[in-house]
Amino acid sequence: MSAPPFETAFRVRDYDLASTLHSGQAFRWTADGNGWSGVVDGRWVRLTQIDEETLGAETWMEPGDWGWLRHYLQADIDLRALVTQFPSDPALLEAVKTCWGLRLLRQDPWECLASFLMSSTKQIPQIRQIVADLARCFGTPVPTPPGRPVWHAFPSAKRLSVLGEFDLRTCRMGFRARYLRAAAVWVTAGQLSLESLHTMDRTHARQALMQLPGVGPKIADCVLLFAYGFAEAFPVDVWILKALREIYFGGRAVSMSALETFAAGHFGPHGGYAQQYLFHWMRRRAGRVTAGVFGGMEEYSHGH
DNA sequence: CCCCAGGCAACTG
DNA sequence: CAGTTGCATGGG
Repeated sequence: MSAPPFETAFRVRDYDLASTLHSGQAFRWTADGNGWSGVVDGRWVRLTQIDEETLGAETWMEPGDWGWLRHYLQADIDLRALVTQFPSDPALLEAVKTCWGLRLLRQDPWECLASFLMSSTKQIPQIRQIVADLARCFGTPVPTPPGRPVWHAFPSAKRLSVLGEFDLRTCRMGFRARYLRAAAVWVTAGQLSLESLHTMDRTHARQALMQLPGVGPKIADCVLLFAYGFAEAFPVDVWILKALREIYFGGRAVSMSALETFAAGHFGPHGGYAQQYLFHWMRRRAGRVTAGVFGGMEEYSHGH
């Protein structure tokens, strides 16, 4: 068996790594030189965008065939084919052009659920801070190259289930501690089987998640989209609410049920991708994030 | 001091 | 039912 460092390269098309890793779907990626460090599948990983057609990856543990990382990155998704299934909609096309290369990741269900339980009335930098504290305090250390900061795996449900709310609150999550503890206990006890959601349809999987205290429609949809790959899931948060109201309802107040009906009918089978583009576009316009490698200058043209 | 944050649950009318 | 309010904590 070979020794670290382990490195590989992924051939990609239309993949903007920076936008993807900072789009508010995953919370642990940290700028590291010309790349980003994080933990995937219990391994420390550093990712770089070598050029528009190549992503670089290095780790310090035996990586096998790298399938775990390819799966996480969803690098085989044909983005150009996917967006041709979007509705012919000026605002959406503008978002797609501006944020071209933005992707959906495929995250671990437990980490995704726990992270989004931390998200209610928190800004993304604060969610990142809570998740980082959780990993540092309760996660298992993972091998990293000498001279680098120590990285920890995200703590398992079993590990968190034995903690009290007081312990969890040391990570500054406030009232969310009760929700996180309940989720950890339920998942550990098998009262909610995260594995079984893979075999359910979206409606039933959503119902199962919403049994958990602290999981409403928005957080459930985030988990369905970011961890289980339900492509139609369309999380409606404050940014998307504002976007849909401005773009499609002339700024008028709209009920949540009306929005859900509209979104399901308008955005089609890849509503989740449409949502991610609208979300990122709104945040970029508000100056919360900056443009990625394609800089919004791509020659993207729509198929209609 | 104010207000708000990738929401949700509990409480009103 | 729909609409409002409290919630921990941090930052502008």
